[in-house]
Amino acid sequence: MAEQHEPDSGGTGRRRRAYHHGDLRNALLEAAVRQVRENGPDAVVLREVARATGVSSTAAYRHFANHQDLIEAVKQTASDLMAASVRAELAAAPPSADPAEEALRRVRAAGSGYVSFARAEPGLFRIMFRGGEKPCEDPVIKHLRGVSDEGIDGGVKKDASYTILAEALDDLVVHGVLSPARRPFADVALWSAVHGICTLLLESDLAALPEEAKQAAVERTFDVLLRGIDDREPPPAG
Amino acid sequence: MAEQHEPDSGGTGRRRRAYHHGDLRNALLEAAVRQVRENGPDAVVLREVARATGVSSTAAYRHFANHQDLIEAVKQTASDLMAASVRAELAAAPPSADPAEEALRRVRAAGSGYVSFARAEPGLFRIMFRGGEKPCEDPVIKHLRGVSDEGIDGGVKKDASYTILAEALDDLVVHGVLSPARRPFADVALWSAVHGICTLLLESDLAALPEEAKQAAVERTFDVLLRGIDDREPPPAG
DNA sequence: GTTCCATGTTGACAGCGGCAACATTGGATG
DNA sequence: CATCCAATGTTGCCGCTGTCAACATGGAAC
Repeated sequence: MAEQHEPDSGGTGRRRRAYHHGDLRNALLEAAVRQVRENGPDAVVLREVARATGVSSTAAYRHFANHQDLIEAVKQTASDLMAASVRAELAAAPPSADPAEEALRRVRAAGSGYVSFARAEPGLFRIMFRGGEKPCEDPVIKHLRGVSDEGIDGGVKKDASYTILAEALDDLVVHGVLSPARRPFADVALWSAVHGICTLLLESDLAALPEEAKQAAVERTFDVLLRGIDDREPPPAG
Repeated sequence: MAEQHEPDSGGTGRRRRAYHHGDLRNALLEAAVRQVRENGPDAVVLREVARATGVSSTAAYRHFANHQDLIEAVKQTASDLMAASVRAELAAAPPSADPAEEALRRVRAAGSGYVSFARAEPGLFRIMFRGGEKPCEDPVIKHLRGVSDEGIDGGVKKDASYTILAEALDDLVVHGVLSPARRPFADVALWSAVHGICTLLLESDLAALPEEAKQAAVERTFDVLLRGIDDREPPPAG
């Protein structure tokens, strides 16, 4: 976003921007994110990032404890972007009038936003799941803490996209779609499949499928999940 | 290309540390696998592996093209072990008399073997899904090639654990559990969830759950899946 | 204006993957 | 048996990396 630097090489340093960059942390982070986008998680190289930012190799250590710390920052950025993707998908379609259908719509939309992010930002998606210091920066997964067979919402009410899934599932219980006895771990089951289809689409030979087939695979997965969640009497197959 | 050692030395084979190791490739591979087990995927360091094997740093280049090639070999080993885990779980319980139930049992057993491996060998499981040269070494996923909305079994008949899943699903169709129209991509949906629950168990805060809760989460996931797959009329509840 | 300290730079170190050249050997060949 | 050779293992070196210690700079507080 900020103006670029002028290479002052060549004797009399003309109006060099500043010895003090002013926003170096963000600049480094942006460069790192760009690297991940273009060349994958392993491309986050401190010296390269500093070079791309036009700064000395060790300048990064004034803003990040070490290499891993930079990566954690990238993970956080990825996490935020993913959460935005989920929210965007949520807002993409108008709510349904039927509250049960609306809850189902939200579950599917959350999953769709998750998959969309993974496919649009494979590098950022991958780096989120490389075990580092912190366990995981998945905006959904990282709020699964406190999950137990008592239910999940007791103790967690973060503003991340996980809340969307949890609330949608709770709504499913309220409106009789999901029986209370089957509510526990329903979120885990759902998100396992949503995350898994992302991995398959990115890492397996499924990546070679044509676009329509991929979408069909995703849709089929969602169908199986929603069907497995739905406790109501199945509609007369017509 | 796993190459076994050749007992060429005949009678008095055992001698001092020969200049020629005799089975260096396997020795290096073993050391690498041990490193992954103990310290994770990033711990596969060529020099360290050579050091642990008691050989010079560059000796490995006589058996592996480069670092990545060693990692691919580790992936292959992991893949084999995972396949063995799936087969073991398959054979753990006696087959059911009812063919439909038997097919369902096999689906669940395959998933259970997969999850068991991931939990028993987290390092090996993780390294299998780090994108490298080859797309993926998952014994199941890597045989998903050729998948289309026409079905999956057309063209793939490998002996890996994927066949187990595919055949079980086909049996479900034969015995009226899964309608033919819903057969396509059913394997993708299933394996997405199975793989996803592994990732969550390993990388997310779910890892902190007590053992029983983890098992409950896995079981719940399987239940949702099998329920979502089953097209039969649901039994009269209660 | 002087001082201070957050910020950025320089130089150095060990460790890494990888290449080239050299050393050693066991087995094939005469 | 002697000889050669190709497979195998070693040494030395390169550029690169993450990281540290010491030094330089300059905006802000006094």
